[in-house]
Amino acid sequence: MSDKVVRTRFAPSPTGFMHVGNLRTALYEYLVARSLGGKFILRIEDTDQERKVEGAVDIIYNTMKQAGLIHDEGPDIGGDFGPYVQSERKDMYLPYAEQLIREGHAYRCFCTKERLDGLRANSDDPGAGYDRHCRDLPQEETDRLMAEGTPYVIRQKMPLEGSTTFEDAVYGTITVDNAELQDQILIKADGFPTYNFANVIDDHTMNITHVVRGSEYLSSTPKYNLLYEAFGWEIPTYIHLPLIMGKNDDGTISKLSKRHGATSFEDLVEQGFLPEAIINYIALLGWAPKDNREMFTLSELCENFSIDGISKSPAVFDYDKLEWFNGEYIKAMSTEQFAKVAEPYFRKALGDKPFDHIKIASILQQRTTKLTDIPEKIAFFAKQPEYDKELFVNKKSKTTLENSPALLEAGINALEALTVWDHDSIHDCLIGLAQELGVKNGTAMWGVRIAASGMTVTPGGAVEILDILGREEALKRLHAGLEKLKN
RNA sequence: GGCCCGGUGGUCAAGCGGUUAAGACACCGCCCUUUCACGGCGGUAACACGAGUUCGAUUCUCGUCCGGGUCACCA
Repeated sequence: MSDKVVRTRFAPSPTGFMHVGNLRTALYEYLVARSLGGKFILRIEDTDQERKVEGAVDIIYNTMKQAGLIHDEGPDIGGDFGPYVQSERKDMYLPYAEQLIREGHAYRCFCTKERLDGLRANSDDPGAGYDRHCRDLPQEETDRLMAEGTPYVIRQKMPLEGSTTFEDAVYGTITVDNAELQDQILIKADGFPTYNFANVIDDHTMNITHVVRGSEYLSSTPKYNLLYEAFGWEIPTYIHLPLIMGKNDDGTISKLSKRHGATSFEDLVEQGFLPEAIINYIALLGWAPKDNREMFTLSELCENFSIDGISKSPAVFDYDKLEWFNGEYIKAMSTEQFAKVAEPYFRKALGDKPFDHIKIASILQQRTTKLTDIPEKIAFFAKQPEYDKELFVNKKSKTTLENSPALLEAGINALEALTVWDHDSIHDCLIGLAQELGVKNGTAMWGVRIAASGMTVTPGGAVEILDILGREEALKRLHAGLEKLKN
């Protein structure tokens, strides 16, 4: 096995969105392949015809692309092991199932869905399953039913006794009693293979060496292995991943799902998170490097990833930490880059108003953790909100309703005398004013910033805001503020 | 319910027989500062429980408890 090229695959079903759990699985599959110099394959598992969703495959492509998880083979780019869409491979599964029947590892089952439902309904055992009714049908009976055209499925014939053991790269040795194993369906009545069966056939025929998937498959892995053994195929290396959990409102924890908020990649991006930050964060949900490092680009992850760093216990998805990562990525950008990704949000708040986006970006960048927070922070540039004159009162800056009018008026006079309206001259002007008046910078600036913005908390200080607003609008607002104070 | 897996601060997570049990997020405080942030410094906070093995257990074994997963003609 060591001489074989490592091949992993991401095998999503087209459901219409990319759950972060799936994305994390895809990421680890990618990392296992890349860190071992192998290939990463994309395969679409659309065997459930009833659940087909239009356009869902495109969402998968887009997400993978945005996340930077580039596959080496797949439906869109081909490869030596195609087709890469299961519905297009439909015809190859049945012969394998029939081979299993011939060799005594599978059988045809003619039971109706109703009969099966009744079986479950009439049992008080939640774990009750199929009663193996057709497992030992006489050949003549089978022949007769087939001749009559009775619909049937093909089931795997599980050993009734003994146990099956396998090795998992993260969970170690796992043993399950064969008696626990159901005679699972391999081929459905519609002729399509079940997920479990198609998986084994595809993984083998595509030479997949490492099967990476969520730990919810841990207890069904013996079924897979029994199939591999029946065919005489080499069993792949299993790498089961700990689940990603979500915190419920009542404080309990359960598998991450819609009720926990944004749980798909698209949702997260829409909420203002950067793909790079999402990837960095989820890489650390269930894996840790040898050192303390937390910041990783995708290629750095490839260099540092190792299977033995994968943990066994479930991890709770923490939006706070994701937000921190997002802020770090935003801060690491150049101002121009930030202005670019923030542009849609700038437009949302400012419309076509001719503000200098680069200047706005520069005061916003250090205090932005989520892109979606931007509009509300800068909306005041386009339209000043109504505000109460109480905002002029600030203890720390030593401003009161009594001293503010004079302070603001002095500021207006000084500013109006300015011949050049830019950051430095405004700055020097106001600092000079504070010195002249013998007050702290904060005392001189507070009222100016309030009047210019109408808010106590703003991105940037009085100087930056005045500069961005422009002379005319800025002075207009300051005068209006002064009027407000006098009334 | 049967079976499988897991259990270090609120969260992520180092540790892999002997440590003052790292670090990050969050939270709190201080500093910086024209607001808020950013940044800097500091702080609160953890080995689920009980046996056993051992000179010595967070680390190994067993039991208990708790949590999760799984038992489909879904993937």
